[in-house]
Parts: sequence; C-alpha cells; structure tokens
Amino acid sequence: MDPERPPTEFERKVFDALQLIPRGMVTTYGLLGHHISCRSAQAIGQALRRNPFAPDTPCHRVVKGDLTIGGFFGQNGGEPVDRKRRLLESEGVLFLEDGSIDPTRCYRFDE
DNA sequence: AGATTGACTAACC
DNA sequence: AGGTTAGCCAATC
Repeated sequence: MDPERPPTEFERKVFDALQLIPRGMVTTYGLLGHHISCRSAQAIGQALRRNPFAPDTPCHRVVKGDLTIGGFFGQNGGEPVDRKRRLLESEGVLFLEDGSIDPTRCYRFDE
C-alpha cells in the first residue's frame, strides 16, 4: 500500500461528491456512483476505504444500498463500524429497530 | 499487460 | 431467509 499517493481523478470525484451530502443525511455507494457516472458501487467503496482525509471527508455518510450500515476503515464490522454508527447518530441520523436507516435520511443528489 | 481485490448490488437459486 | 453468481470497475499486485 502507498498511503501518500496523490488522489486520482476518480478519487477526487468521489471526495467532491461526499461534500454534497448534508449533515444528518446519508447516501449509498450506488447513488454516489450514479452521481459521478460510475456503475460500480464497488469501485466507490474502494476509493472510500483508502480515504486519506478521514474523517475530514464525510465518508461515514455512505452506506449500503439496503440502508444498512456498511463498512468503515476497511472493515465490515467490529469497532470501526460501531464508530461509524455513533458518528451518524450524533449527526441526527435515525436508525430503525432492524438496524437500517430511516429512508427519508437518504440523500439522492437532487434526482 | 494480466490477475486479483474489494467499505457493492441486483438477480438468482 | 440465506448462499451463490454475475456484473461492475479503480487500484493494486
């Protein structure tokens, strides 16, 4: 791994899109991808997992397509994901009983 | 240049 | 309801 690599064009687009997500809202890997014309949600996740600016860029506001929590800092569970959840809750994001996020909190980039 | 790797997803079984 | 598969695509071997 190369932590001090300059951001690629693709990563820059992803990070720029992150800034559009309002506080207290989330979006999904797929929706963010759609916004920057990338059909691979996986590639979005790849960009976020090596986010060099965390937590300056709000990568915690990106969750899975089914509005469950998704991953954080390269992990799909455990401590990092707990922190992601608490971050979102502290911003006012509402979690339902089944662990998913209130759909009205899903930002859709002015569709 | 080719293969592998994912913080994914929709569509199947 | 859970697993497998196929499609996706940038970064990284």
